[in-house]
Amino acid sequence: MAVLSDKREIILENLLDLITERGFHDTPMSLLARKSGVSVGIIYHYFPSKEMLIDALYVKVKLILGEALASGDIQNMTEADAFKRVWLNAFEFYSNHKKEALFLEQYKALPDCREGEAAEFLQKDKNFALLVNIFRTASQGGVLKDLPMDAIYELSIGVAMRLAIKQTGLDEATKNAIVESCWTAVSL
Amino acid sequence: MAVLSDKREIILENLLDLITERGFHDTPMSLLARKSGVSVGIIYHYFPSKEMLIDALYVKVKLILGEALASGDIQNMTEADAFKRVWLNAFEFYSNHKKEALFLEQYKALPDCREGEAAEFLQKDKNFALLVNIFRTASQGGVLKDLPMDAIYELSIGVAMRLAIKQTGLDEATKNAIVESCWTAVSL
DNA sequence: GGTACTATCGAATGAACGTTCAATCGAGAG
DNA sequence: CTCTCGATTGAACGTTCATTCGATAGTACC
Repeated sequence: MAVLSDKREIILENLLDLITERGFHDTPMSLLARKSGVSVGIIYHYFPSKEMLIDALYVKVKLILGEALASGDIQNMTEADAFKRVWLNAFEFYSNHKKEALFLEQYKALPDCREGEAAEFLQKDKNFALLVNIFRTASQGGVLKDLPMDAIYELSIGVAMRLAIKQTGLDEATKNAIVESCWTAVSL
Repeated sequence: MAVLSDKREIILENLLDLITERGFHDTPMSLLARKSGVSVGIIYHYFPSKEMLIDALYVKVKLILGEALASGDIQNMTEADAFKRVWLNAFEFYSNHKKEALFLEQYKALPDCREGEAAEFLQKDKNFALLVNIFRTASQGGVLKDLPMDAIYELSIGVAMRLAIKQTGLDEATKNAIVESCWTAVSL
């Protein structure tokens, strides 16, 4: 019984490898099959199309990302501490999951980005609900500057993500200095 | 004589349209030719391959970007003013050149990103040299926090770019509030 | 008017790809 | 043992695409 979902997982793992190494369009199904040690047919047994296959990977990655971001007891912290905690969670996650980060970037750069449809699954995810909630209450509670949510995001999690992708081995002191800078930027 | 480079330009313009609407891989040479009102052959007359064609567009976009960023008399401003000016230049450029911005994002997301080779042209560009210089002297002059250049970039131009791509119609007050936030984040 | 060179065309080529499907396998039920 | 059904295979199919090339027309120089 484990075998069944095993293959699904193996396929998704190899897809992540291939896509980050070669990109969507240089990752033919035949190669994915070979690398995964399965036949082409079996991929179509588990996923209806290449498009859906990629969407499945997107949802999977987004879910583990949500879990990572919301880790720690952020509900019972001050806004400042929760902010910094989430920032560091993001930085650490992306640092240790460069492939996932690159995949997410590539996916979002897709012109026919099916983010909307795939995102429906994510709306129901409790971690994302939690994060959205925290940011919203902090914003309404007079702790954050009165800026658009996009701006707040780009000045916080966005920066964490992009630095994590680029940087390799940032020492603790520098990392903390950057978190503080981000907090300075968004807080009153 | 103008006709010759005209066609080159027409092809590049249509390429930008198509790529931002449909993506690299959904932009066949045949379609580009039809939309440009030329034959497929002529594209290969002006560009050796699709890859080089896209690189040519990249260089072209990067050059006008550099020009836009460095506009204004930023050499004779205080560091704070120069910073804010460049930030606003970036925001405005990307706001008015969404296609160019999207193309740049897609290009950088390319796994086999030939940024390195294409970038050789850009190293010689005076505008980029100027910008790099300004940031460096500001950093060494004790005006900016002692953070990695990547971090400074992501907290400034990076934020401007991403917000410009997403946002539509940010009022002046909000825009200025965001510049100030960025400056707060990176300055001592 | 001959020669050389550039611009232009678009049908033809050949490779690569996503997807299909008829066939095989193997486990579990009756 | 037989029947069923999901898992699995990979050759075959039809399409799409980047690229090539032989031909034609225009232009400039001698």
